Amino acid sequence: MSPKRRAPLSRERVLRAAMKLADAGGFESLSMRKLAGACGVEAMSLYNHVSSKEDLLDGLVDLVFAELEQPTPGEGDWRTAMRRRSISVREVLNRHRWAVGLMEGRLAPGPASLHAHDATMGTLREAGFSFRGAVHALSVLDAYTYGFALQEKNLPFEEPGEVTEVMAVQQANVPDMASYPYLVEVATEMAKEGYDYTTEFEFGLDLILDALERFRLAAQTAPSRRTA
Amino acid sequence: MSPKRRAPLSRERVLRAAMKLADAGGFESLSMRKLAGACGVEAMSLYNHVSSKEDLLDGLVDLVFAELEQPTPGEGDWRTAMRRRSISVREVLNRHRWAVGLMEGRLAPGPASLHAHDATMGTLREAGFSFRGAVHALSVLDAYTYGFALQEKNLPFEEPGEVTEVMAVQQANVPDMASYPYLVEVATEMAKEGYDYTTEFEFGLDLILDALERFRLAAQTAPSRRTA
DNA sequence: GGTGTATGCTTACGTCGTAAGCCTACCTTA
DNA sequence: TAAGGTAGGCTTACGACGTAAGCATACACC
Repeated sequence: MSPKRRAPLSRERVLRAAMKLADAGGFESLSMRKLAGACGVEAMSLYNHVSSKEDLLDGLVDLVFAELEQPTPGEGDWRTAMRRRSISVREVLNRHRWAVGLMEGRLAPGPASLHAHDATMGTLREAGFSFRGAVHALSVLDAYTYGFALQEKNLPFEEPGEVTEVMAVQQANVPDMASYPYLVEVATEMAKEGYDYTTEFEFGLDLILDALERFRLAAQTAPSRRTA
Repeated sequence: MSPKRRAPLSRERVLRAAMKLADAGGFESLSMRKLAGACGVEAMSLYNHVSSKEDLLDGLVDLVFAELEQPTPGEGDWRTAMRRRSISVREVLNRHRWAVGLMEGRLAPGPASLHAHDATMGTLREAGFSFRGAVHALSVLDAYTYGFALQEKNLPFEEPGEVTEVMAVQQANVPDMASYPYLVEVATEMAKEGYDYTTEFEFGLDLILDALERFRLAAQTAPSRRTA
């Protein structure tokens, strides 16, 4: 019958397909069977290229890390480098919302993840942060950035305008809205002016970066006083 | 046969049991069948008290919100009020790690959640933050706090001492560790001094609170300049 | 005592991850 | 070119999962 020879599968192709699937249909639609279907193959065949779903996720997470804009230690000013990095993290996690809960804490970090962390830590160290200071700085920045991405993923609207409708729905479910005066204000103000995630994100980001720069300078001028 | 009459189930009891189950065995062990088992009942009986698993989660999340220490708007100094609140959020999310990804963005917020958000927003407004300023402040603080809890949940160690072992395992999986000099530093320093989550958390929290206070004062003294 | 409703039970469907094992097409080497 | 190994598909099967449908019982109220 000479069936058309299918291009052979590979870990690479499987990961790419998985990424596309998760981006399109969300994390819950990423099942081994559906992924197999998308590859034109049966579920069990995937296990020739991926040892388990956990392994698949490890691979996916590393693909995501590879998309991040990475700083180069010692090059340019740390503040703009870290700013770009955080903005890039948010952008990438917005493209791949399913990844938000998965990025940190994988037990088998891939090369892209390792390089990302090394480059970031390096940027801070070369900027003159002490070791502990760099850990502090990275911790605040990442907690903020991942946390913001987490809320952005969860909140049920995307466009500034949508807030209005969502609020209306929620209010309809809350009979005693009058007992929450400050939430009423939120609802009315949001309806008037909307809510822009990017503005919001960059406000907090700059707030933190400014504070970190102050911290860095303080630690440099008075290095004897243990600054936490 | 006069079987011993079982104390009757109720939504309340179901939720409590679910909470205990999730706390003990993690989110993935919270299945309708296991929960039913813990209640001495069959799976489908739960649906007399809970309309779906989603509804169960809504209830659980509201129980978690109820555990949070809430500020009272207008009472005392906003900085310490918000500080206590954030610390409380982290503590509660540490007790209930399964809740981290679920807290924000529920479509059916319960009364505890509504009150929590109202009280927090109120505290900031009464402290003199403009509406937009309060939204900014809440956004940074919550992103940071939830983000920190997220990382804490994911990172694979709990005690300061454990870092050493985990790092050793990860390094064993990475053949070319030498090409990540800054990660090597992290590994050796962590092994020496450990890593204390609480210290780390409070460093970032105070950094942000200080920055927000500066922001608040600046906005008050020069209210004409639009400050983002 | 009869009736309606609340709350339990059983059964069943379609989904999931993946263990076990088979089959065929290709590559290597003599 | 024949022999044999291997890589990468396939089928089948198991025990979980959430929940729809419908049946049974026991209590509340008239």
